[in-house]
Amino acid sequence: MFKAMPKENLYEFARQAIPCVGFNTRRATRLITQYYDKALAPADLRSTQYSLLSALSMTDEVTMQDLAFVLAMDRTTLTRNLSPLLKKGWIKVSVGGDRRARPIRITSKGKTVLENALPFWEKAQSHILDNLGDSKWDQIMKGLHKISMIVEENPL
Amino acid sequence: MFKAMPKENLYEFARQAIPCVGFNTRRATRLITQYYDKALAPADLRSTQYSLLSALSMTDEVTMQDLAFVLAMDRTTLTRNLSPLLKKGWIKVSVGGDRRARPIRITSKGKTVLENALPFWEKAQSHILDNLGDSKWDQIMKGLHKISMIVEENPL
DNA sequence: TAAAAATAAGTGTATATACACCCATTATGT
DNA sequence: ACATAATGGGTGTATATACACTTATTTTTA
Repeated sequence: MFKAMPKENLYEFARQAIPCVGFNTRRATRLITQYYDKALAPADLRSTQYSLLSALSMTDEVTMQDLAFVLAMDRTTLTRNLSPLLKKGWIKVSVGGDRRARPIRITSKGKTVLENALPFWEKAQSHILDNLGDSKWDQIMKGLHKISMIVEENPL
Repeated sequence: MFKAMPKENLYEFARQAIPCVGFNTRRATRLITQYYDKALAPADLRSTQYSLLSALSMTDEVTMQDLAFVLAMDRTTLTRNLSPLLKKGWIKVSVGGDRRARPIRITSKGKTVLENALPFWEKAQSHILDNLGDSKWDQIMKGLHKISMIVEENPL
């Protein structure tokens, strides 16, 4: 059934056949993440790990909860996602003034890894933006933002 | 650092601070998938499982490879994702004329599950589309499609 | 036709994701 | 002050994701 269909039409087909907003965003995200994963492979980093280091590089210290909130990531997912970074010594987790809290900070080793990864990320990013156009990306981003607001503010 | 920031501004902040296309699409997709997961929970279905059943309901039989291609999902990921559906008897995997191939088909039990899930999916979907507007979604979808084409056709 | 290349799919491993439940610590109400 | 609420995090479990490697089968080629 699908085999005969030209590749260009498959997206249209999938979209018509499976109009689900969730499916279609997941589909695109899979492809995009695979792209960045491949781009970052020479720097020994996965997409998510790059994002985490990138976020941590912009603040001195941040607690699990706060970081999870900014990333719109479940708190427990963040714990798991940070674990490989911790193992590799790219981040440090300590104990806060509130002794329940676990402030996280990037290490100098982590900063070096991030700096080394930057050109690889840059290449992937500009590849996309050069072909898409900044204003188009801005438009998509605003749209995704809007959907995010809707799902966060309209509990079922 | 993040704690004081009002929620509305956090998206903007994250976007400015982490301009990565991959991060931002993943972030939105996490929220959206959580939303559909919650919506589909009463039907005992996850978002991905709903998509898979939905795709399978539109064809008589399809091989792993073909389905993986349509879904833009790694072939091995598909194998893993189908496994809970198989365990529950919602799909059937057989052996094709080409004895390497494994044609998949949805069972009548699977069809029933899908039908029961439909109103829950509908509610989540229309919640989003009613608040977003069909044309806006069309625009976003076209954008994501464009990015998908770019990353598929511009190997690094 | 037999050897080599290509193809369809599964497994081992590692990360990504989130819910339910648990523990430790802090804040609150009386 | 003490019992109770609330809060910050981690673990157990299950699914989602994909790469490297393997196996079985088909196709191609010398």
